[in-house]
Amino acid sequence: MSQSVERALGILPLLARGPAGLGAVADALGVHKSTALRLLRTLDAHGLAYRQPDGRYRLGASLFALAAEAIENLDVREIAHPHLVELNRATGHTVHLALHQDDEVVYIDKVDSRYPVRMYSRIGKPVPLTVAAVAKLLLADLPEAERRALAARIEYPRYTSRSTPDAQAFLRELDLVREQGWATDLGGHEESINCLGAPVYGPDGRVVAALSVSAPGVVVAAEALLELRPLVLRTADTISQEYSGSGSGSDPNKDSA
Amino acid sequence: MSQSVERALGILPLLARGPAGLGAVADALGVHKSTALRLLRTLDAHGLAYRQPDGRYRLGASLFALAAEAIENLDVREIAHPHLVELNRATGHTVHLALHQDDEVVYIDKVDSRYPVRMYSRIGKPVPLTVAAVAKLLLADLPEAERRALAARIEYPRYTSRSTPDAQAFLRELDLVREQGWATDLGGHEESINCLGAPVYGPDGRVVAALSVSAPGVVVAAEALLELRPLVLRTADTISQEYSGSGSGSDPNKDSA
DNA sequence: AACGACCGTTGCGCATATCGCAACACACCC
DNA sequence: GGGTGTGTTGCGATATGCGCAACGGTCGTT
Repeated sequence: MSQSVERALGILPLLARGPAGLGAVADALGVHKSTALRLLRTLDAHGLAYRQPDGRYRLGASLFALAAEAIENLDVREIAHPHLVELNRATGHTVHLALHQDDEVVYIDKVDSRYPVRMYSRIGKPVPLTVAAVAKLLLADLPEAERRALAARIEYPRYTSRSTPDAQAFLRELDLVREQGWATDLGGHEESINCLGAPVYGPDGRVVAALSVSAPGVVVAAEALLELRPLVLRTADTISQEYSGSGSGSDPNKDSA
Repeated sequence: MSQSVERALGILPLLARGPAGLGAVADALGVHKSTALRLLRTLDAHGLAYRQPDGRYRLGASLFALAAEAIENLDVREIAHPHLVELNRATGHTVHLALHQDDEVVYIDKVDSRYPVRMYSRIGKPVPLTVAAVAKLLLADLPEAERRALAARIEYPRYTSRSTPDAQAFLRELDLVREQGWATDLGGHEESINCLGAPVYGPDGRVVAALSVSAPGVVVAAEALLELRPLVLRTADTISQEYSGSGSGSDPNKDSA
């Protein structure tokens, strides 16, 4: 819509591919060098472009700073909440959202199976690391070294006969979870409770949160819960999309003949 | 220089702080809503801004993509080289630049000493992990879990009587290096060779490379080499600055009246 | 050493892209 | 149902950004 802004933004992908001189930028944009110069100067003044000592331009520091700050201020809960409510509406079950912080996995949102309640009061409640579906999802994404170190460090309480017994089994489970992109807890924490969870990805492709639906076995058999897998995965993917801020934009490459 | 671009870019820091509606953006910019709308639409079309379902705007996906691609394509060697040459000119000693890749630390650039006595090294050659100054710098920046895992995995050859003897000593050394921001190798690899190194940081604050000056003890005593510390650190910092693409830009906040 | 090619920079007049206005459309809350 | 808060559209006036052409510097070349 705005020509000069359009052109200026068109420069960024160019610079992302590597340093480029004024002439190259002007050519690629199909504008006169003086025009390109003005745009680059403006980008430079805002730190989005950086003029190298050799005169060529690169993407500048504030781009990184902006990206970092934006990620910092992204609020998964806010974005996820409506989708959690919808998932709750569709399934009737309790829906959880959890984060990984400091060797713990904590619930940060919950939609109860009866009525929607934001359980802010229970933010920070630690999740059993070795059995909960959300914990498996979040920990499965850690770099291998950290994963192994964590697995060796934590304890393996036998909540039920189905609880993960030891580090070896836990690591195997995490590998499986990472590969298949979803996780379950079938009576591993409380004998009669089954959970099915899926990961939410951030802009950088890392798992930033995990959601799960939980239901008592007396209400739904494990197999019935597992049939919700497509829905749960779709919900998680939708949140990932929105969290990463994708979609929307129309085609940015609109060269005029 | 370019008004509309200027304004459009001014929106980005706003959005980085959190989602904002059209009115808020227009107010902050001091422009009419219709103007803000046009700018936001343009940003959105390029994926730099993202329109949330609730109508508010956030920074969009391509910002993250751009930042990632730019980091990917940054070539430390290209940027560092002139500074390495300058450091060599100023000191007369051999200067190395090294990266960390796949459990190895390798030299990727080298400027030879002007003195007749030269140490043997080669670009692409793996560096002895446990003793080299550059290796200590690069490994000291790893997350603790990976660092411990690596320390436990590698071997500790006794090149000389001053070589790092075992994992425990190595980890202690890495902690020291990380804290002080520079590293040495005083005869740990070859009895008569001393090195002094400093880290190069990327836009995200992580160590992306390390440089060092090396000199045989017969040419310079260890104490004399250490006196180069300010110069070496300054060189590394300069490279970090340039690599991160900072500086340059004039004040981006130029509100009219 | 002088030339030529290349790259970035400047000032300027013209045209057009961009601005702000004012009116519209919609939703939500009293 | 009126009020207030959004975001949206069309339009005319003018500031704004455009391309030109000429300049200045730095190479590398014959």
